[in-house]
Amino acid sequence: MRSETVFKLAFNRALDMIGVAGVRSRIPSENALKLELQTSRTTVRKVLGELQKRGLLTHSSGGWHVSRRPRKSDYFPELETVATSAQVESKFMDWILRGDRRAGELINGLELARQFGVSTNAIREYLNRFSRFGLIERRPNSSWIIRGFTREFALELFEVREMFETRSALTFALQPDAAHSWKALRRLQSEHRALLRNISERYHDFSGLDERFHRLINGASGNRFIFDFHDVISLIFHYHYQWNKVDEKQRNRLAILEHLDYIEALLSRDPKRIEAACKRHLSSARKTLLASVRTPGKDTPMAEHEA
Amino acid sequence: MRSETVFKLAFNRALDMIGVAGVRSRIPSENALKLELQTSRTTVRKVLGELQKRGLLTHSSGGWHVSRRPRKSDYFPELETVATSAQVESKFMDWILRGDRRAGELINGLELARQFGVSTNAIREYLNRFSRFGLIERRPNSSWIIRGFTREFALELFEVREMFETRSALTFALQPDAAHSWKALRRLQSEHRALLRNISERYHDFSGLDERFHRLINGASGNRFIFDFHDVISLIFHYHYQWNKVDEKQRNRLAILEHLDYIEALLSRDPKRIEAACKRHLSSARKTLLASVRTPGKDTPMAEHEA
DNA sequence: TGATTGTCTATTGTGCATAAAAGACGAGCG
DNA sequence: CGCTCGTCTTTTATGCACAATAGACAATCA
Repeated sequence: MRSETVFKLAFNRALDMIGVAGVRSRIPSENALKLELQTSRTTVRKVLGELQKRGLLTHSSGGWHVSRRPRKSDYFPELETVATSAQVESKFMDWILRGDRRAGELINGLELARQFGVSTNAIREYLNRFSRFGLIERRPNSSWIIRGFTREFALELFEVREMFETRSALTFALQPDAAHSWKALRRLQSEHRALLRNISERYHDFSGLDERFHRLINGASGNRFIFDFHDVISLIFHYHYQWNKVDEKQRNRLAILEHLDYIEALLSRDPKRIEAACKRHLSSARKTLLASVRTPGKDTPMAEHEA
Repeated sequence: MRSETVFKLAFNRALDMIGVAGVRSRIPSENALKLELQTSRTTVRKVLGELQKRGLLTHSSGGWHVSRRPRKSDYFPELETVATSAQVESKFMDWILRGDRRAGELINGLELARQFGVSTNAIREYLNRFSRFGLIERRPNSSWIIRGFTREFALELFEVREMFETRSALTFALQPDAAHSWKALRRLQSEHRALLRNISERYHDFSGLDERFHRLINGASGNRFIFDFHDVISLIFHYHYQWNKVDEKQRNRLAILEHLDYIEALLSRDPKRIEAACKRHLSSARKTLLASVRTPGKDTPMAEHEA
């Protein structure tokens, strides 16, 4: 049976809202709340009910009103606000990227389910969706097999990344002046500059900026396959850098400089310059990722693809 | 509960084997059979048991022996030899490609389950795996949405296909003389020639050849993402051409000629020639696919990808 | 008439149960 | 010993149940 994660998340968001609005303020309509809390009206009503029960809201003729400030203790723990399926992701990424898994190793779904404290279904579904990331492979009627986060994986990932992003960047430059993305790019440019000024304290913030920057560029391709591939990059970077803190400040500083150069190239709309800046940045990013691949071990060879 | 599809498939294969071997011949060991029938020993034993029960085999001191010829009626119907999950695929492809589905339409999993006569789980799992093909998109806690087999889809598919295959083809040519793939390529070349000679009767055989040819080339990239992407192409072509018979003979003849040209370019190892032949063939393939996209309707716009 | 809410129905997410299939272990044989 | 096979255990595939959530419709109100 499903746990009330959607409800709890919406409830927490409602608490935030109430806190901002302050005591005695009026609560908008259910339909408005539905949009604000990004959920269905059914859940909104459940939230309102619970808020009333806990004395946060009162229902008078004029509608709902805030009757007291939310306390820290009113909030549901964050863990309870994420669906089981989503919890599996971080556990699994930890398991596969940090667990020193070797290429060729088999994945025991039942064992994982026990270890993660979820049902086998959850594991099954996750593995299915995860397979597109190229780190595991399915053997029908049998277990999954690990292909491994190896040097080969990183190289293959970047081979495609470079093809896709170069093309996207060139397409980006062809957009009309009026395109929304130019504004977004300029905004990113100043955010990069701001970050660079405070690099010593804020260097952790780079990863978020990095993600938004590359997503913006890849989005310009207008190609769903290119855009979807960015998820692979994102996921890998998100988890990998979360654990690899070596030289982080230095690395990020360099990356910001490369980004700024890249952004200027884009703004110049000069294809040659763009391609050069893009390639330079990506090859430096590849180097970083490669440096943190634990074992330069051999990948399992792909099955023979012959006619 | 799981149906006995694996067993039934193995059983049918065993019947084939027995038919070829003939009455009174000896049956190999369980381990040998396991490899031959591509299944586990558990299933092999179940098959042997059933064969004995039906009087096809007898167990004497010397091992198993064939005691009578298999009859047509001994075989399990083919439908019962494919797992439910696999049955979903063809039904779903039929539904989405031929059912005149419009971009933006919602997918009702329950309804599909009823229509296909499978459980909702089967649908769920299939949709999950199918999502990587870019024809549908997930809305969490809600239904899936159809992005549509549109003109845009075909164009995006081919944009990536061209990038990937051009690169693979160039890599192919760099392989050492001794590489296995050169032999495979030559074999494909003569198969193409043979098919061309009998094009009037055998033009249906082209699709299989086409698949093997492109898979060989993409395999040379040594890149799992490129190789996996070929599955998308394969699936689309497999189902799409299965239903689009207009001008089939003429189309296939042309494609064979292009392939032969392409193959010669590869054998010449001249990068310029290869790239040209590859591009020529792919753009003609794109034209064919585009011609058969029903409505040149608008795709649902991608969500704004901004920073 | 258009927004708001009460009520009811339909659909999705998730655990569980169970048979099918895979795989492990060891005894026996050549 | 290395192969074969009997037996037992583990794991995967798949349907079902049921609460959570979404969505539809109608009544009510401004």
